[in-house]
Amino acid sequence: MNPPSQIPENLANASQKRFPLLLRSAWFGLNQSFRIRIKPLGLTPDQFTVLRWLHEKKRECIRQSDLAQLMSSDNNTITSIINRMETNGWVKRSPHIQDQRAKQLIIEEAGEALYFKGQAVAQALEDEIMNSLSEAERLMYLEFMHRVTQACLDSRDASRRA
Amino acid sequence: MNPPSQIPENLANASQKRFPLLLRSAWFGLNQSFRIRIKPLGLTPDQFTVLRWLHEKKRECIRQSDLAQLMSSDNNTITSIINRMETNGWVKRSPHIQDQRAKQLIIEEAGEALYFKGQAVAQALEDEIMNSLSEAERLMYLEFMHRVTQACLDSRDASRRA
DNA sequence: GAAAATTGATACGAACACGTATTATAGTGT
DNA sequence: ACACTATAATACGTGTTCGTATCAATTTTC
Repeated sequence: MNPPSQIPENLANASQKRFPLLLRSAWFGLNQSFRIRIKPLGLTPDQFTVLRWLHEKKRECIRQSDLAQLMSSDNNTITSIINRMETNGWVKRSPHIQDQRAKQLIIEEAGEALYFKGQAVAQALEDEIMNSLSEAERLMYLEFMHRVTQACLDSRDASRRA
Repeated sequence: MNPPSQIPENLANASQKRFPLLLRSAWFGLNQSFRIRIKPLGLTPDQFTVLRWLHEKKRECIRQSDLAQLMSSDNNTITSIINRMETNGWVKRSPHIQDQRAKQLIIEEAGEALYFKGQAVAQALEDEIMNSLSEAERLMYLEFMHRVTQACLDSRDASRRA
């Protein structure tokens, strides 16, 4: 007769090595950890991700739909995130030159300053997690993870078309 | 001069092998694919996950907080998911015997029937994704993923305590 | 055994995910 | 020029995530 309450075996049971469960827990764990750590900056994980892309693609013309693609998200979600971030003065919308339907996204000075602070936290967290693998293991893991990720995105695209 | 609009290189650029980006895309891709496929059942991915755990732990006494632990979630989220699922007649709350604060969760007949239908879809999707790795690679990948996932959860717990 | 600290669940609000519908603009073919 | 189709962004509604506050019940501490 098992004690009804104690479930410390979060991952230490039969369903331990099932990919969907591992993926879910890894993502929630990472996201929650990051959320807690950047909270003092007034940023959410998704807002940080927006800043990251707008910083890295600063030389290119990024429309909202481009950002949706980069973030594996969609136009609806981007619209509402950008609304809040524009209110905060971190990014701005500007008319697209060739396409009058589109809006080009530009990171503001305040946004960029925030990004650098968040990036330090993000890098430390990434290093901390990747430390659970040796150098050789890490290389293999990232290669496998890359293929699996591509399979997940391909599956999504196929499901959409079906 | 790059064309401003075309970004088909979703993962085919410099940030291709960064763990947080891969993890985010993998999770979103898998979740979106699964969402589309089980939509005809009237289920969301999270609701399916609830059904899965309540089915697998049917012999044990599962409280809402136990479910929150199993799903790497929290009590607030579980409360609102269970509210909807109880309305639908898929699960029910019943008083806990030893602890009068707690509520035991029980999967209903209708919920179990739904679970079996969803499980077939989930298994097919999992197999499809895992096919991107050979047998040997899959074993290594799952082992690495398991360690990385534990690191993510440990990091979250440490961040909470700090 | 009583005060203090903890835990299980809930209410409420903000942020995010996503589906459907709508509007405006682009591109296509004729 | 014309209709047809596709795309970019938005509005709106539902479901999920998570923080803070609250209440009741339990456990710990003295």
